[in-house]
Amino acid sequence: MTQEELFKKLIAHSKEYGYIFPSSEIYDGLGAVYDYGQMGVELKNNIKKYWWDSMVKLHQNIVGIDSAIFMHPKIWEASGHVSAFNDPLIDNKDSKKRYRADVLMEEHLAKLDDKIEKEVEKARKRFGESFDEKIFRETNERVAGYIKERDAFHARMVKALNDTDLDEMRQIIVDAEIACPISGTRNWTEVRQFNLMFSTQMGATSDGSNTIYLRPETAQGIFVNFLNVQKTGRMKIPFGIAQIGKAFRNEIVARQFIFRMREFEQMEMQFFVRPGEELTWFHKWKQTRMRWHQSLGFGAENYRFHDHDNLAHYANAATDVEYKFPFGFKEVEGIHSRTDFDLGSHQKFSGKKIQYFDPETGESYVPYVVETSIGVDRMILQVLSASYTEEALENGETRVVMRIPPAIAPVKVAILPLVKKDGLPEIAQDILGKIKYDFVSQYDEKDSIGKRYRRQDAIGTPLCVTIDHQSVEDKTVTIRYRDTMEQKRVPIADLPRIIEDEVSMKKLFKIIETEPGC
RNA sequence: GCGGAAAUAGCUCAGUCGGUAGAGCAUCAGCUUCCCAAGCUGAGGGUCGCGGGUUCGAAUCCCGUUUUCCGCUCCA
Repeated sequence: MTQEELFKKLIAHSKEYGYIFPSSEIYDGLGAVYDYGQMGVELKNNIKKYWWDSMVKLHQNIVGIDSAIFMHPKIWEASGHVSAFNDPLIDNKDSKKRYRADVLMEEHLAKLDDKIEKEVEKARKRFGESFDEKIFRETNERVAGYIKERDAFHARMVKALNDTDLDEMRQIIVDAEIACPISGTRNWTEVRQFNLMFSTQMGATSDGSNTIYLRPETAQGIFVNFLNVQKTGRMKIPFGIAQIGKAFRNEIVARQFIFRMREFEQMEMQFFVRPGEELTWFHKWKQTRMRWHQSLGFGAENYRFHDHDNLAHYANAATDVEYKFPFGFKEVEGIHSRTDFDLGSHQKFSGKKIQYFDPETGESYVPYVVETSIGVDRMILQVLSASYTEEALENGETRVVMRIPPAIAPVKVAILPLVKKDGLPEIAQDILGKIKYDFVSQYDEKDSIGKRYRRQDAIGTPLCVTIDHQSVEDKTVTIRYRDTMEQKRVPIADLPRIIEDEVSMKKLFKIIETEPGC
């Protein structure tokens, strides 16, 4: 089975067993928006709980918040989203390719730099052999000309970008004779702006209302509450604030199932540290977060770091945790050293002093931030694609099993009377009545026992409890394990403990904490 | 956004030359009583993605459109 086939099967399976449905499906769906079904929501809640507990429960110095999706519009100016998420785009009419106008100009700038570099290198070589006054002067002039051309271009480009002057950007591209790398032509459309933030109106009257944005990331809700949490929680640096919540981006290209959605959910933790110590913490969090992913048991070979070479305007170090999805290694989580950009920027824009008095050093400073930011939906896709397996059985049949780690599986246990008579359903209902408070459970008495096992395999239930005739006599049942299909006979009284052992998150927490880190 | 492919029952798919919408699985009810999807009887479920055109007649031919998947860029 190719990876592409696997991915298609996974999407079909997700829908068939109630994990993920296309949004508004009876109205032809809504682009890149998905709903979680009865299984999906359980999985999602479990993943969120696993993350939250790993952060907030396991760390005395991390607390959580839940900030609003609507925020003051100025926040998005301070964060840089108003300018950074307004990509100026231009299309080549011949190749029909779309480019970012700023990227085209920057590439041209790099070419001009290259030209200077090469000329200087050439001159260096030549004068190493013999020196000629006249050639030296000519070369000097030529290089000076190149530099002037480069600087003029640079100044014009920066001004156009700062002013978001779209016509000027196009003119710069035309004047510099920048050609499309594909078609080689200079047949460009107008430069257009695509705002990646969704906007809406706040205020009931049309004239008195203000445009506000749906947050494109949850991080800013943490930054603007830094002082609130630090003061009311008596937090001492280093400390972190965690948050899980929805974010919205009006993506031009949104695809690959739930990998890139317009409405998505993030789990973010902003860790505030002393300036100068941020890279140490960056590396610690890098390791801790990787262990969190690997604790799920999907195989270390399916993960890697992708360190960023081109850093965002706010970062001095950045890496991605990438997982090997059926469509290749792709980012699941970002770990960024954001410096004091965010708090510093909010200090500037709000006019409020956002500083921390460090009792150890006796200094006041704007804390530095190390961020861990993970996409909930991408985690779900990671879990689903890692868990989906088709297994050939001895009798030649194929078994579809979702090998979801028991701690995050949607349904923990299925209670199955072998037959629906002779008092077996009554015993089963009795067991269900006892364990339902602690575990998400299902009861099923329809069809043959083998069929019911396969149904549970397909949704990923780690344990099946089967009540048979012996149960009536000695109060024992068989417990059947999803992954091995093995069965054990156990006393009914032991069930809560056995299930708890199997599905508890404690085992995973211990893996995260086996090595030093955060 | 551009190019390629696809869309028929919950799922997988068939549907010939344009002539009354089909199968298997699944679901539901009943019978059967069995430890890995295999028994019996019956039932429900489809505006053939949507709109338009050609035609006496369209799931089928033509045009448009929507959605999804695959390639090209960015991001959680």
